[in-house]
Amino acid sequence: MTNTKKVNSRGRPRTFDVDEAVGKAQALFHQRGYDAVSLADLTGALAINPPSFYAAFGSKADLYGRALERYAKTEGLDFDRLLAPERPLNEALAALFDAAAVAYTAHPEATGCLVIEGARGGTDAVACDKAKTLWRRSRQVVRDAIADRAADRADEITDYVMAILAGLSASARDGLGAARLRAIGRTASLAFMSDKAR
Amino acid sequence: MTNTKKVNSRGRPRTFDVDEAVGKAQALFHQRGYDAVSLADLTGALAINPPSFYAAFGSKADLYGRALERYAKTEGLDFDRLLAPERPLNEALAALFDAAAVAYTAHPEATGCLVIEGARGGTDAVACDKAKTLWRRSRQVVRDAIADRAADRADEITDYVMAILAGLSASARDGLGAARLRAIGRTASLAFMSDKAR
DNA sequence: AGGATTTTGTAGTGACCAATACAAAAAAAG
DNA sequence: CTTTTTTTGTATTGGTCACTACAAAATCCT
Repeated sequence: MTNTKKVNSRGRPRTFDVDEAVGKAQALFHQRGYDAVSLADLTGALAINPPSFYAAFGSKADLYGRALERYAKTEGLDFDRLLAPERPLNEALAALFDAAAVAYTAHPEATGCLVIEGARGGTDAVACDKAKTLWRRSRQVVRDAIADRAADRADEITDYVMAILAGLSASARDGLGAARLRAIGRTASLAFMSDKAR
Repeated sequence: MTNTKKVNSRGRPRTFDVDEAVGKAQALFHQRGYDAVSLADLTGALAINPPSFYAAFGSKADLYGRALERYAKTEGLDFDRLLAPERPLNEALAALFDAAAVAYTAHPEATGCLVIEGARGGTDAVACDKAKTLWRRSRQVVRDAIADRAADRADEITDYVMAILAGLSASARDGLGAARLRAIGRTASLAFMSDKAR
């Protein structure tokens, strides 16, 4: 109903841009992982003090959640496009693996998938759950797209596809470049080429 | 030359078995990951006090290194057997993936590969390096075995194999059981079945 | 101008972290 | 029995963690 963007708000104005700050936090979390980014790192990067941080974001885990959502929107794989219904399954999955290979190496010092790596958990259980939720949501989208073309083996193929994506993300973190990652993706999609994977 | 096992040593005797303690630490690290296991967790599980811990193991990271080596010896994949030279490549890789699927789900609450998950790093860089070293060593063993049968594409195939192993470990951590992991492994080995992966 | 509201900077909070100082205790060696 | 050596338990150490109490500052509304 009312304007969601804060305009003409009372009180002392913010000295930093919140959305921009979420972007910086996203980059930091992607580079080092949730645990390795301290609050001092964040407030330092944003050039603000802890009270401003907590007034704006609530907690470190909450900011992580916003960074995850921003990542999914801006850098995450576009499953709907890659797995569009008119595409044959083998072609769609090959395109998905190739897009992942490119996306996971797009930033040289922030490789891999923020969601996949975040879902693997560390010290903070609630932060890990936020990533796991997004990962499960991605899985569901993939499964739905596969079910249209191979309803009987949808779960089995989905398991395989998500494992390949996780393997690509891990390999990207290992230092493999886009070319080698794309080769992995091509090999992985061979399973669906000739014989329909029995 | 001299006896490596401490026998008839002077001084007050230890009240705990060091090798056994490494095993308990290995289990803890495997369940929760390096960062999530505190020194208090370790000393609590071993029923010893911090000074005994440091006298025996040097540091948390050093104990982690010993736990990694123990894991590689006792629970790690037997690459030499699985990739034995007389086996055809496709059969060897299928066996490797299947063995990984079983190994990574062998302990219900310590899933995945300790080395792979540890190499993905967290807060402690030196601990991460210890895991990365073992992971690279495994990669070299795999590459050598592949090079015997497909010298030209050894690097490419090795990239793929290590990515599959990482994907299997991640999927195991995701909660997938042995059966679903084995299905992933079977699909992954299809790439080498009919057409020699062009 | 004056009151209401919100963010700011300063300066901490207790909790937990890995790692130790120190002296008593327990064994072998002389 | 005394000395030497090693491990033990008690009690901390300094450092870092995520998070806040508090009051001054900066804006809008009346």
